[in-house]
Amino acid sequence: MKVHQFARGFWEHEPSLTLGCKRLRPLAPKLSNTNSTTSITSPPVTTFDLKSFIKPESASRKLGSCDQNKTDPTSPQGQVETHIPGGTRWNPTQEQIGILEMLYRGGMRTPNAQQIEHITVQLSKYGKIEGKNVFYWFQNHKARERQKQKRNNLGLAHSPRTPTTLLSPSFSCSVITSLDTTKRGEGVERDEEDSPLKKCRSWAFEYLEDQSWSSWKEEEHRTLELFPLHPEGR
Amino acid sequence: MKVHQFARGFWEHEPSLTLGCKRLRPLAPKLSNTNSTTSITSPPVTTFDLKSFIKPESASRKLGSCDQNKTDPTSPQGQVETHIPGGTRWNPTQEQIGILEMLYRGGMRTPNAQQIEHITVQLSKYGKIEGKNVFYWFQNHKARERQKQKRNNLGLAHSPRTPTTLLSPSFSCSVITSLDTTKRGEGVERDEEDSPLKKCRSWAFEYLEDQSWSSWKEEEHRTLELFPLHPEGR
DNA sequence: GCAAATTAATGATTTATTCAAG
DNA sequence: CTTGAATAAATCATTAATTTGC
Repeated sequence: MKVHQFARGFWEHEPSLTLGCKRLRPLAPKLSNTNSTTSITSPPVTTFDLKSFIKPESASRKLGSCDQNKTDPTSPQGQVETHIPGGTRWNPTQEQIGILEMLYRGGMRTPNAQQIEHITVQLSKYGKIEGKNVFYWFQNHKARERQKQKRNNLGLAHSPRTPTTLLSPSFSCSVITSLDTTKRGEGVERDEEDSPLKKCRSWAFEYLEDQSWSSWKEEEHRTLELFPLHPEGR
Repeated sequence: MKVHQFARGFWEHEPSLTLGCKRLRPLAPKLSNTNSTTSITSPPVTTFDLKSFIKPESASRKLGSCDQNKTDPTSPQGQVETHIPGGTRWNPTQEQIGILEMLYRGGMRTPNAQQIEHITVQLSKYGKIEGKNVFYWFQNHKARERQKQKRNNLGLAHSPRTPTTLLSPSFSCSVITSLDTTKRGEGVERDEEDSPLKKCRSWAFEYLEDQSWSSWKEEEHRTLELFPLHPEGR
Protein backbone atom coordinates (compact mmCIF):
# COMPACT_ATOMS: atom_id res chain seq x y z
CA MET A 1 0.00 0.00 0.00
CA LYS A 2 1.04 3.39 -0.47
CA VAL A 3 2.27 5.39 2.29
CA HIS A 4 1.37 8.91 2.13
CA GLN A 5 3.55 9.85 4.86
CA PHE A 6 5.74 11.74 2.63
CA ALA A 7 2.92 13.85 1.65
CA ARG A 8 2.86 15.35 5.00
CA GLY A 9 6.38 16.40 4.80
CA PHE A 10 5.74 17.61 1.43
CA TRP A 11 3.15 20.02 2.34
CA GLU A 12 4.38 21.14 5.58
CA HIS A 13 8.00 21.34 4.89
CA GLU A 14 9.99 22.69 2.20
CA PRO A 15 10.28 21.07 -1.11
CA SER A 16 13.59 19.59 -0.60
CA LEU A 17 11.64 17.01 1.10
CA THR A 18 13.26 13.87 1.86
CA LEU A 19 11.49 11.67 -0.40
CA GLY A 20 11.55 8.59 1.52
CA CYS A 21 10.96 6.36 -1.26
CA LYS A 22 10.64 6.60 -4.83
CA ARG A 23 7.35 5.62 -6.10
CA LEU A 24 4.97 3.44 -4.33
CA ARG A 25 6.30 0.07 -4.52
CA PRO A 26 6.33 -0.56 -0.80
CA LEU A 27 9.65 -0.69 0.71
CA ALA A 28 12.09 0.59 -1.63
CA PRO A 29 15.38 0.22 -0.05
CA LYS A 30 17.45 1.51 -2.78
CA LEU A 31 16.06 4.76 -3.69
CA SER A 32 18.15 6.36 -1.17
CA ASN A 33 18.31 9.36 -3.31
CA THR A 34 17.74 8.43 -6.81
CA ASN A 35 15.23 10.96 -7.52
CA SER A 36 17.93 13.28 -7.94
CA THR A 37 15.96 14.94 -10.53
CA THR A 38 13.42 16.17 -8.23
CA SER A 39 15.35 16.85 -5.21
CA ILE A 40 18.05 18.58 -6.94
CA THR A 41 16.13 20.96 -8.86
CA SER A 42 13.55 21.46 -6.31
CA PRO A 43 14.84 24.67 -5.04
CA PRO A 44 12.68 27.50 -4.29
CA VAL A 45 9.57 26.16 -5.62
CA THR A 46 8.29 25.48 -2.31
CA THR A 47 5.06 27.07 -2.19
CA PHE A 48 2.39 25.15 -3.62
CA ASP A 49 -0.61 27.22 -3.53
CA LEU A 50 -3.64 25.21 -3.29
CA LYS A 51 -5.77 28.17 -3.79
CA SER A 52 -4.55 28.44 -7.23
CA PHE A 53 -6.15 25.16 -7.85
CA ILE A 54 -9.28 26.12 -6.29
CA LYS A 55 -9.91 29.19 -8.10
CA PRO A 56 -8.92 29.04 -11.64
CA GLU A 57 -12.29 30.06 -12.64
CA SER A 58 -12.37 33.37 -14.15
CA ALA A 59 -11.74 31.43 -17.15
CA SER A 60 -8.85 32.74 -18.84
CA ARG A 61 -10.54 31.57 -21.85
CA LYS A 62 -7.45 31.35 -23.74
CA LEU A 63 -8.67 31.72 -27.10
CA GLY A 64 -11.72 32.84 -28.63
CA SER A 65 -10.56 32.55 -32.02
CA CYS A 66 -12.45 29.67 -33.16
CA ASP A 67 -14.46 29.25 -30.22
CA GLN A 68 -16.53 32.10 -30.52
CA ASN A 69 -19.64 33.12 -29.10
CA LYS A 70 -21.42 30.23 -28.04
CA THR A 71 -22.38 32.33 -25.25
CA ASP A 72 -25.50 32.95 -27.01
CA PRO A 73 -26.85 29.65 -27.85
CA THR A 74 -29.98 30.99 -28.99
CA SER A 75 -30.62 31.56 -32.42
CA PRO A 76 -28.04 30.43 -34.47
CA GLN A 77 -28.82 30.82 -37.91
CA GLY A 78 -30.39 27.61 -37.58
CA GLN A 79 -28.85 26.26 -40.57
CA VAL A 80 -25.94 24.18 -40.72
CA GLU A 81 -24.29 25.60 -43.61
CA THR A 82 -21.08 27.27 -43.16
CA HIS A 83 -20.57 27.34 -39.54
CA ILE A 84 -22.23 25.86 -36.79
CA PRO A 85 -23.78 28.69 -35.10
CA GLY A 86 -24.41 28.05 -31.59
CA GLY A 87 -22.23 26.34 -29.21
CA THR A 88 -23.68 23.01 -29.70
CA ARG A 89 -22.10 20.13 -31.25
CA TRP A 90 -20.29 19.94 -34.46
CA ASN A 91 -22.50 19.60 -37.41
CA PRO A 92 -20.44 18.31 -40.26
CA THR A 93 -21.02 19.46 -43.76
CA GLN A 94 -21.23 17.21 -46.69
CA GLU A 95 -17.80 18.05 -47.80
CA GLN A 96 -16.36 17.35 -44.46
CA ILE A 97 -18.03 14.03 -44.18
CA GLY A 98 -17.00 13.18 -47.65
CA ILE A 99 -13.41 13.86 -47.00
CA LEU A 100 -13.43 12.07 -43.73
CA GLU A 101 -14.96 9.01 -45.21
CA MET A 102 -12.52 9.12 -47.97
CA LEU A 103 -9.70 9.14 -45.56
CA TYR A 104 -11.30 6.40 -43.63
CA ARG A 105 -11.68 4.33 -46.68
CA GLY A 106 -8.16 5.15 -47.50
CA GLY A 107 -7.19 3.29 -44.43
CA MET A 108 -6.99 5.92 -41.81
CA ARG A 109 -8.38 4.88 -38.50
CA THR A 110 -6.72 6.64 -35.71
CA PRO A 111 -5.03 9.72 -36.96
CA ASN A 112 -2.40 11.13 -34.77
CA ALA A 113 -2.25 14.67 -33.64
CA GLN A 114 -0.45 15.90 -36.65
CA GLN A 115 -2.83 14.31 -38.96
CA ILE A 116 -5.75 15.55 -37.02
CA GLU A 117 -4.39 18.99 -37.06
CA HIS A 118 -3.87 18.83 -40.72
CA ILE A 119 -7.23 17.42 -41.46
CA THR A 120 -8.86 19.95 -39.29
CA VAL A 121 -7.24 22.75 -41.11
CA GLN A 122 -8.35 21.36 -44.38
CA LEU A 123 -11.85 20.69 -43.30
CA SER A 124 -12.22 24.03 -41.75
CA LYS A 125 -12.47 25.33 -45.23
CA TYR A 126 -15.85 23.82 -45.42
CA GLY A 127 -17.16 24.80 -42.08
CA LYS A 128 -16.33 25.23 -38.50
CA ILE A 129 -14.58 22.30 -37.04
CA GLU A 130 -12.18 21.46 -34.31
CA GLY A 131 -9.58 18.85 -33.86
CA LYS A 132 -11.58 16.90 -31.44
CA ASN A 133 -14.39 16.63 -33.89
CA VAL A 134 -12.09 14.88 -36.25
CA PHE A 135 -10.84 12.69 -33.52
CA TYR A 136 -14.29 11.72 -32.42
CA TRP A 137 -15.43 11.18 -35.90
CA PHE A 138 -12.83 8.57 -36.50
CA GLN A 139 -13.47 6.98 -33.20
CA ASN A 140 -17.16 6.75 -33.77
CA HIS A 141 -16.98 5.83 -37.34
CA LYS A 142 -14.60 3.04 -36.70
CA ALA A 143 -16.62 1.70 -33.85
CA ARG A 144 -19.86 1.91 -35.69
CA GLU A 145 -18.59 0.37 -38.82
CA ARG A 146 -17.45 -2.41 -36.66
CA GLN A 147 -20.79 -2.94 -35.05
CA LYS A 148 -22.49 -2.71 -38.33
CA GLN A 149 -20.29 -5.34 -39.72
CA LYS A 150 -20.78 -7.52 -36.77
CA ARG A 151 -24.46 -7.26 -37.17
CA ASN A 152 -24.21 -8.09 -40.78
CA ASN A 153 -22.06 -11.03 -40.24
CA LEU A 154 -24.43 -12.38 -37.75
CA GLY A 155 -27.37 -11.49 -39.80
CA LEU A 156 -26.26 -13.17 -42.90
CA ALA A 157 -24.58 -15.97 -41.22
CA HIS A 158 -25.91 -18.23 -43.82
CA SER A 159 -26.18 -15.93 -46.69
CA PRO A 160 -23.56 -16.12 -49.38
CA ARG A 161 -21.90 -12.87 -49.29
CA THR A 162 -22.89 -9.42 -49.89
CA PRO A 163 -21.48 -7.73 -52.83
CA THR A 164 -19.77 -4.99 -51.13
CA THR A 165 -21.83 -2.24 -52.31
CA LEU A 166 -19.92 0.26 -50.43
CA LEU A 167 -16.74 -0.10 -52.21
CA SER A 168 -15.97 0.34 -55.77
CA PRO A 169 -15.33 -2.93 -57.46
CA SER A 170 -11.72 -2.56 -58.02
CA PHE A 171 -11.40 -1.28 -54.61
CA SER A 172 -13.06 -4.05 -52.80
CA CYS A 173 -11.34 -6.41 -55.01
CA SER A 174 -7.98 -5.44 -53.96
CA VAL A 175 -9.07 -5.40 -50.46
CA ILE A 176 -10.38 -8.84 -50.46
CA THR A 177 -7.45 -10.06 -52.25
CA SER A 178 -5.03 -8.88 -49.82
CA LEU A 179 -6.57 -9.76 -46.63
CA ASP A 180 -9.20 -12.13 -47.43
CA THR A 181 -7.13 -15.13 -46.84
CA THR A 182 -6.62 -15.13 -43.21
CA LYS A 183 -9.50 -14.19 -41.15
CA ARG A 184 -12.91 -13.15 -41.85
CA GLY A 185 -13.51 -13.17 -45.46
CA GLU A 186 -16.87 -11.79 -45.12
CA GLY A 187 -16.14 -9.31 -47.72
CA VAL A 188 -18.33 -6.89 -46.06
CA GLU A 189 -16.90 -3.54 -45.79
CA ARG A 190 -13.71 -5.11 -44.86
CA ASP A 191 -12.73 -3.07 -42.04
CA GLU A 192 -9.21 -3.90 -42.74
CA GLU A 193 -9.06 -4.82 -39.21
CA ASP A 194 -7.27 -2.05 -37.68
CA SER A 195 -4.54 -3.51 -35.77
CA PRO A 196 -5.00 -4.01 -32.12
CA LEU A 197 -2.02 -2.45 -30.71
CA LYS A 198 -0.74 0.55 -32.29
CA LYS A 199 1.08 2.99 -30.40
CA CYS A 200 0.34 6.40 -31.29
CA ARG A 201 -0.45 9.14 -29.04
CA SER A 202 -2.76 10.76 -31.37
CA TRP A 203 -3.58 13.67 -29.32
CA ALA A 204 -2.64 15.99 -26.66
CA PHE A 205 -4.18 18.70 -24.74
CA GLU A 206 -4.72 22.08 -25.89
CA TYR A 207 -6.14 25.24 -24.86
CA LEU A 208 -8.81 25.11 -22.43
CA GLU A 209 -12.05 23.99 -23.60
CA ASP A 210 -14.77 25.62 -21.73
CA GLN A 211 -16.44 25.78 -18.47
CA SER A 212 -16.71 22.19 -17.85
CA TRP A 213 -15.80 23.50 -14.59
CA SER A 214 -19.30 22.92 -13.65
CA SER A 215 -18.73 19.27 -13.78
CA TRP A 216 -16.34 19.30 -11.05
CA LYS A 217 -18.63 21.49 -9.21
CA GLU A 218 -21.36 19.02 -9.41
CA GLU A 219 -19.13 16.30 -8.41
CA GLU A 220 -18.26 18.06 -5.31
CA HIS A 221 -21.80 18.45 -4.79
CA ARG A 222 -21.80 14.88 -4.05
CA THR A 223 -18.70 14.84 -2.08
CA LEU A 224 -20.29 17.65 -0.58
CA GLU A 225 -19.45 18.26 2.91
CA LEU A 226 -16.39 16.30 2.49
CA PHE A 227 -14.29 18.72 0.72
CA PRO A 228 -15.70 22.07 0.05
CA LEU A 229 -12.86 22.46 -2.21
CA HIS A 230 -15.05 24.36 -4.41
CA PRO A 231 -14.12 27.63 -5.94
CA GLU A 232 -16.38 30.48 -5.79
CA GLY A 233 -18.83 30.55 -3.09
CA ARG A 234 -21.71 28.35 -3.50
CA MET B 1 8.01 3.34 -52.02
CA LYS B 2 4.53 3.58 -51.30
CA VAL B 3 2.78 4.98 -54.18
CA HIS B 4 -0.06 7.20 -53.80
CA GLN B 5 -1.64 5.27 -56.40
CA PHE B 6 -4.59 4.48 -54.44
CA ALA B 7 -5.00 7.91 -53.30
CA ARG B 8 -4.83 9.12 -56.71
CA GLY B 9 -7.33 6.86 -58.08
CA PHE B 10 -9.42 7.52 -55.19
CA TRP B 11 -9.44 11.12 -55.74
CA GLU B 12 -9.87 10.86 -59.36
CA HIS B 13 -12.78 8.63 -59.40
CA GLU B 14 -16.02 10.09 -59.07
CA PRO B 15 -17.15 10.55 -55.62
CA SER B 16 -20.50 9.07 -55.90
CA LEU B 17 -18.95 5.81 -56.43
CA THR B 18 -16.91 5.58 -53.43
CA LEU B 19 -18.87 7.55 -51.12
CA GLY B 20 -22.18 6.63 -52.38
CA CYS B 21 -23.37 4.92 -49.34
CA LYS B 22 -24.53 6.81 -46.43
CA ARG B 23 -25.76 10.19 -46.49
CA LEU B 24 -23.54 12.77 -47.91
CA ARG B 25 -23.06 13.05 -51.46
CA PRO B 26 -19.48 13.82 -51.23
CA LEU B 27 -18.51 16.98 -52.73
CA ALA B 28 -21.29 16.50 -55.03
CA PRO B 29 -20.48 18.07 -58.28
CA LYS B 30 -16.88 17.88 -57.81
CA LEU B 31 -14.62 16.45 -60.32
CA SER B 32 -17.05 15.10 -62.72
CA ASN B 33 -14.50 14.45 -65.29
CA THR B 34 -11.22 14.52 -63.71
CA ASN B 35 -10.88 10.93 -64.17
CA SER B 36 -7.58 10.66 -65.54
CA THR B 37 -4.55 12.24 -64.53
CA THR B 38 -4.17 14.50 -61.78
CA SER B 39 -6.01 17.32 -63.11
CA ILE B 40 -5.94 18.42 -59.66
CA THR B 41 -6.94 21.87 -60.18
CA SER B 42 -9.60 21.32 -57.90
CA PRO B 43 -12.50 23.51 -58.16
CA PRO B 44 -12.72 26.56 -56.18
CA VAL B 45 -13.25 25.45 -52.76
CA THR B 46 -12.78 21.92 -53.41
CA THR B 47 -9.16 22.30 -53.34
CA PHE B 48 -8.60 19.52 -51.15
CA ASP B 49 -5.14 18.40 -51.57
CA LEU B 50 -4.60 14.95 -50.47
CA LYS B 51 -0.94 15.39 -50.55
CA SER B 52 -1.29 17.74 -47.79
CA PHE B 53 -2.61 14.88 -45.81
CA ILE B 54 0.08 12.69 -46.73
CA LYS B 55 2.54 15.13 -45.73
CA PRO B 56 5.61 13.38 -44.68
CA GLU B 57 6.49 15.91 -42.21
CA SER B 58 9.60 14.16 -41.31
CA ALA B 59 9.22 13.98 -37.68
CA SER B 60 9.47 17.50 -36.80
CA ARG B 61 10.39 16.58 -33.39
CA LYS B 62 8.97 19.60 -31.89
CA LEU B 63 10.25 18.91 -28.55
CA GLY B 64 13.65 19.59 -27.41
CA SER B 65 12.43 22.76 -26.07
CA CYS B 66 11.93 22.42 -22.43
CA ASP B 67 12.74 18.86 -22.17
CA GLN B 68 16.08 17.50 -21.77
CA ASN B 69 15.71 18.81 -18.37
CA LYS B 70 17.42 16.00 -16.76
CA THR B 71 20.43 16.42 -18.80
CA ASP B 72 20.28 19.96 -18.02
CA PRO B 73 23.73 21.27 -17.56
CA THR B 74 22.73 23.34 -14.67
CA SER B 75 22.35 20.30 -12.63
CA PRO B 76 25.78 18.92 -12.71
CA GLN B 77 25.24 16.40 -10.12
CA GLY B 78 22.00 15.21 -11.43
CA GLN B 79 23.06 12.52 -13.65
CA VAL B 80 21.21 9.60 -12.56
CA GLU B 81 18.99 9.83 -15.47
CA THR B 82 20.95 9.46 -18.51
CA HIS B 83 18.07 8.56 -20.55
CA ILE B 84 16.41 10.41 -23.16
CA PRO B 85 14.30 12.85 -21.40
CA GLY B 86 11.52 13.60 -23.68
CA GLY B 87 11.19 10.36 -25.43
CA THR B 88 9.79 8.18 -22.79
CA ARG B 89 6.82 8.29 -20.66
CA TRP B 90 6.14 10.58 -17.87
CA ASN B 91 7.74 9.60 -14.69
CA PRO B 92 6.07 11.47 -11.93
CA THR B 93 8.01 12.76 -9.01
CA GLN B 94 6.98 12.38 -5.46
CA GLU B 95 5.74 15.87 -5.30
CA GLN B 96 3.65 15.51 -8.35
CA ILE B 97 2.10 12.34 -7.16
CA GLY B 98 1.49 13.88 -3.82
CA ILE B 99 -0.33 16.80 -5.23
CA LEU B 100 -2.33 14.73 -7.60
CA GLU B 101 -3.41 12.41 -4.89
CA MET B 102 -4.36 15.27 -2.77
CA LEU B 103 -6.52 16.68 -5.46
CA TYR B 104 -8.02 13.32 -6.01
CA ARG B 105 -8.74 12.97 -2.40
CA GLY B 106 -10.14 16.40 -2.51
CA GLY B 107 -12.74 15.10 -4.83
CA MET B 108 -11.35 15.81 -8.22
CA ARG B 109 -11.99 13.08 -10.68
CA THR B 110 -12.18 14.38 -14.17
CA PRO B 111 -10.57 17.76 -14.36
CA ASN B 112 -11.51 19.81 -17.30
CA ALA B 113 -9.08 21.45 -19.60
CA GLN B 114 -8.69 24.50 -17.52
CA GLN B 115 -8.03 22.56 -14.46
CA ILE B 116 -5.65 20.33 -16.23
CA GLU B 117 -3.84 23.26 -17.59
CA HIS B 118 -3.61 24.78 -14.22
CA ILE B 119 -2.47 21.66 -12.53
CA THR B 120 0.05 21.04 -15.19
CA VAL B 121 1.56 24.41 -14.71
CA GLN B 122 1.81 23.87 -11.04
CA LEU B 123 3.23 20.44 -11.28
CA SER B 124 5.71 21.41 -13.85
CA LYS B 125 7.55 23.10 -11.06
CA TYR B 126 8.49 19.72 -9.82
CA GLY B 127 9.40 18.09 -13.03
CA LYS B 128 8.55 17.75 -16.60
CA ILE B 129 4.95 17.07 -17.22
CA GLU B 130 2.30 17.62 -19.79
CA GLY B 131 -1.39 18.08 -19.67
CA LYS B 132 -2.13 14.69 -20.96
CA ASN B 133 -0.15 13.16 -18.17
CA VAL B 134 -2.45 14.80 -15.72
CA PHE B 135 -5.43 13.69 -17.66
CA TYR B 136 -4.26 10.13 -17.81
CA TRP B 137 -3.33 10.11 -14.22
CA PHE B 138 -6.81 10.92 -13.17
CA GLN B 139 -8.30 8.46 -15.57
CA ASN B 140 -6.11 5.69 -14.41
CA HIS B 141 -6.23 6.51 -10.80
CA LYS B 142 -9.94 6.68 -10.80
CA ALA B 143 -10.31 3.45 -12.65
CA ARG B 144 -7.85 1.66 -10.51
CA GLU B 145 -9.26 2.86 -7.30
CA ARG B 146 -12.51 1.59 -8.56
CA GLN B 147 -11.30 -1.85 -9.31
CA LYS B 148 -9.45 -1.98 -6.11
CA GLN B 149 -12.56 -1.18 -4.26
CA LYS B 150 -14.53 -3.63 -6.22
CA ARG B 151 -12.12 -6.31 -5.41
CA ASN B 152 -12.29 -5.46 -1.81
CA ASN B 153 -15.98 -5.42 -1.72
CA LEU B 154 -16.20 -8.74 -3.34
CA GLY B 155 -13.49 -10.16 -1.28
CA LEU B 156 -14.96 -8.99 1.92
CA ALA B 157 -18.57 -9.18 1.17
CA HIS B 158 -19.25 -7.56 4.43
CA SER B 159 -16.31 -5.38 4.78
CA PRO B 160 -17.33 -2.48 6.88
CA ARG B 161 -14.81 0.08 6.16
CA THR B 162 -11.17 0.25 5.92
CA PRO B 163 -9.30 1.78 8.73
CA THR B 164 -7.47 4.27 6.80
CA THR B 165 -4.07 3.46 7.86
CA LEU B 166 -2.65 5.04 4.90
CA LEU B 167 -3.01 8.57 5.80
CA SER B 168 -1.32 10.36 8.47
CA PRO B 169 -3.70 12.32 10.55
CA SER B 170 -1.89 15.48 10.27
CA PHE B 171 -1.85 15.15 6.61
CA SER B 172 -5.49 14.89 6.10
CA CYS B 173 -5.77 17.58 8.54
CA SER B 174 -3.68 19.99 6.74
CA VAL B 175 -5.30 19.23 3.53
CA ILE B 176 -8.63 19.86 4.87
CA THR B 177 -7.44 22.96 6.42
CA SER B 178 -5.99 24.35 3.39
CA LEU B 179 -9.00 23.58 1.49
CA ASP B 180 -10.91 25.59 3.84
CA THR B 181 -12.94 22.75 4.77
CA THR B 182 -15.63 23.35 7.09
CA LYS B 183 -16.67 19.93 7.79
CA ARG B 184 -15.74 16.39 7.60
CA GLY B 185 -12.29 16.01 8.81
CA GLU B 186 -11.95 12.50 7.76
CA GLY B 187 -8.96 11.65 5.80
CA VAL B 188 -10.38 8.47 4.61
CA GLU B 189 -9.80 7.35 1.19
CA ARG B 190 -13.39 7.56 0.51
CA ASP B 191 -13.65 6.94 -3.05
CA GLU B 192 -16.72 8.82 -3.18
CA GLU B 193 -18.02 6.46 -5.61
CA ASP B 194 -17.34 8.80 -8.29
CA SER B 195 -20.09 10.17 -10.23
CA PRO B 196 -21.90 8.21 -12.81
CA LEU B 197 -21.87 10.10 -15.94
CA LYS B 198 -20.71 13.51 -16.08
CA LYS B 199 -20.55 15.39 -19.13
CA CYS B 200 -17.53 17.40 -19.46
CA ARG B 201 -15.31 17.70 -22.32
CA SER B 202 -12.26 17.99 -20.31
CA TRP B 203 -9.84 18.22 -23.04
CA ALA B 204 -9.07 19.20 -26.48
CA PHE B 205 -6.43 18.72 -28.99
CA GLU B 206 -3.30 20.51 -29.11
CA TYR B 207 -0.28 20.86 -31.04
CA LEU B 208 0.98 17.92 -32.73
CA GLU B 209 2.64 15.42 -30.72
CA ASP B 210 5.42 13.91 -32.61
CA GLN B 211 6.17 11.26 -35.05
CA SER B 212 3.39 9.03 -34.15
CA TRP B 213 3.20 9.14 -37.79
CA SER B 214 4.80 5.82 -37.79
CA SER B 215 1.68 4.31 -36.47
CA TRP B 216 -0.25 5.07 -39.46
CA LYS B 217 2.54 3.93 -41.52
CA GLU B 218 2.50 0.61 -39.90
CA GLU B 219 -1.11 0.33 -40.40
CA GLU B 220 -0.70 0.86 -44.02
CA HIS B 221 1.96 -1.57 -43.94
CA ARG B 222 -0.66 -4.05 -43.39
CA THR B 223 -3.03 -2.69 -45.84
CA LEU B 224 -0.10 -2.38 -47.93
CA GLU B 225 -0.79 -2.69 -51.51
CA LEU B 226 -4.23 -1.89 -50.67
CA PHE B 227 -3.78 1.66 -50.00
CA PRO B 228 -0.48 2.98 -50.89
CA LEU B 229 -1.75 6.07 -49.48
CA HIS B 230 1.38 6.46 -47.67
CA PRO B 231 3.48 9.51 -47.80
CA GLU B 232 6.83 9.23 -49.16
CA GLY B 233 9.54 7.16 -47.82
CA ARG B 234 10.23 8.56 -44.50
C1' DG C 1 27.30 -6.81 -4.42
C1' DC C 2 25.88 -6.47 -9.23
C1' DA C 3 23.13 -7.29 -13.33
C1' DA C 4 20.06 -10.10 -15.95
C1' DA C 5 15.42 -11.95 -15.29
C1' DT C 6 10.96 -11.50 -13.16
C1' DT C 7 7.16 -9.15 -11.43
C1' DA C 8 4.23 -5.37 -9.89
C1' DA C 9 2.75 -0.70 -11.00
C1' DT C 10 1.13 2.31 -13.70
C1' DG C 11 1.56 5.46 -17.86
C1' DA C 12 -0.60 5.58 -22.48
C1' DT C 13 -3.99 3.87 -26.04
C1' DT C 14 -7.69 1.74 -27.80
C1' DT C 15 -12.30 -0.18 -27.60
C1' DA C 16 -16.87 -0.45 -25.75
C1' DT C 17 -20.73 2.01 -23.73
C1' DT C 18 -23.46 5.53 -22.67
C1' DC C 19 -25.72 9.98 -23.07
C1' DA C 20 -28.02 13.25 -25.49
C1' DA C 21 -28.62 16.76 -29.48
C1' DG C 22 -31.30 17.13 -33.57
C1' DC D 1 -33.00 6.87 -35.26
C1' DT D 2 -28.56 8.71 -36.35
C1' DT D 3 -24.42 10.26 -34.57
C1' DG D 4 -21.43 13.77 -32.05
C1' DA D 5 -19.50 13.77 -27.49
C1' DA D 6 -17.81 11.85 -23.27
C1' DT D 7 -16.66 8.42 -20.04
C1' DA D 8 -15.46 3.89 -18.50
C1' DA D 9 -13.41 -0.50 -19.30
C1' DA D 10 -9.98 -3.19 -21.40
C1' DT D 11 -5.38 -3.41 -23.19
C1' DC D 12 -0.93 -2.62 -24.35
C1' DA D 13 3.71 -1.18 -23.05
C1' DT D 14 7.39 0.52 -20.27
C1' DT D 15 9.60 1.43 -16.21
C1' DA D 16 10.77 0.72 -11.35
C1' DA D 17 11.20 -2.64 -7.74
C1' DT D 18 12.40 -7.21 -6.48
C1' DT D 19 14.31 -11.50 -7.09
C1' DT D 20 17.71 -14.60 -8.47
C1' DG D 21 22.14 -16.52 -9.96
C1' DC D 22 26.68 -15.79 -9.97
